Amino acid sequence: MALSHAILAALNDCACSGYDLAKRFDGSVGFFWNASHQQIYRELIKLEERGEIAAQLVEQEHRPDKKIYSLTNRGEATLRTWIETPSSVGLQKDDLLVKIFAGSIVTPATIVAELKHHRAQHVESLHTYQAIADRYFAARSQLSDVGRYQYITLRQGIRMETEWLAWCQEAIELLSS
Amino acid sequence: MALSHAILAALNDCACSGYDLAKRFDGSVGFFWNASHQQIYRELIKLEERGEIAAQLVEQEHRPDKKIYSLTNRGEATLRTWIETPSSVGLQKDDLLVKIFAGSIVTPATIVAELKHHRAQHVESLHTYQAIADRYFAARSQLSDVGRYQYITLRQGIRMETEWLAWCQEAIELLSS
DNA sequence: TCGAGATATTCACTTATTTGCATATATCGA
DNA sequence: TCGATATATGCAAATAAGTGAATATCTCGA
Repeated sequence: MALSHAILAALNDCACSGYDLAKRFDGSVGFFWNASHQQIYRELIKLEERGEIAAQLVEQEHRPDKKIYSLTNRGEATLRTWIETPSSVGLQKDDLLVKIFAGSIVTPATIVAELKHHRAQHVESLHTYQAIADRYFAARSQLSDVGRYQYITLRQGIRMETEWLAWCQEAIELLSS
Repeated sequence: MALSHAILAALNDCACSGYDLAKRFDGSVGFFWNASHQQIYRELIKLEERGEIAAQLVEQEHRPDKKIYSLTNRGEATLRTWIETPSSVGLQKDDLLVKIFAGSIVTPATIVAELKHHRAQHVESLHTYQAIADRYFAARSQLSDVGRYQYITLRQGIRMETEWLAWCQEAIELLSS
């Protein structure tokens, strides 16, 4: 019951088709939840069956028809109830940390290389986040209600990527000495 | 194919029974991978069938017999190969961020309460990590090879929890103004 | 005009995860 | 002695998630 909530949250922000959702799960929403288009379409069917979302068929010329999904009252209530139910911190699962935990069975160079590889990925993510911050959230004092919440999630991304980067650095130095 | 690797990593660190593994997945190893005992037992059966781990039956009095699992040469090779294969940064899935993303459909007080709830959890995790650091890694200059890797994973936990805390604080302040 | 890529959706198969149940024995405190 | 907790392992069912393949049309550049 987790992908469904992410979809409800995304559709609450903006009604769209499964195809559009898949794209959004590759960008903004995807920064904290991800799913393939197949998963999304399957979940949309279930949500519609449960009456939490409703589809409006939009006929298009020169293009396949599409279904624009939006939240029903029930869907909104479900989303609200879920948000109001306290949740515990999600237990993380991280490949890299498992690898490092067992790092002593390979050469230190292997681990250092993997850390550098990850560091590069975090540098890239950080740039992406900072570009969004500069572009859409430069005028922080005049954020809309919705914008403020999105800015908070963006700040989380920036903070975490910065910290991952610093940790990679620290780990590389510790293994190089 | 991820739980199996976490189990191989844990057994490489120290051979033990399924029951012990379940406990360790609730502590040290569990800080970056978690699984229920049912999942662990099922995975152990598969790993044994594949010849990556071997069980030694230990008969006990006053207590059910147990099977102590340890890595075979093949299991070690699998673990080594997996570690040597570069992986990409795990896409995160975080309930709290989805909730905040859709935060505008509930009252700000609801979100602030949830943030405080999470902040408390991160404070607790940080204390746990710092207690381990103080107790087992106080003498950092004389860390063993294995200890050094475990210390690096611990540092990640401390850094991330500290950052989560700071972010919760920032978010609460942003929503309170 | 040929292929690449975007638009738009879906089926089928395979894993992974969760939840509830079941079975033993032992210790320890109330 | 009753219940809780710890030791120790497992099955079955249900739900969720992930992967690969397929279909169809349109646009745009080389």
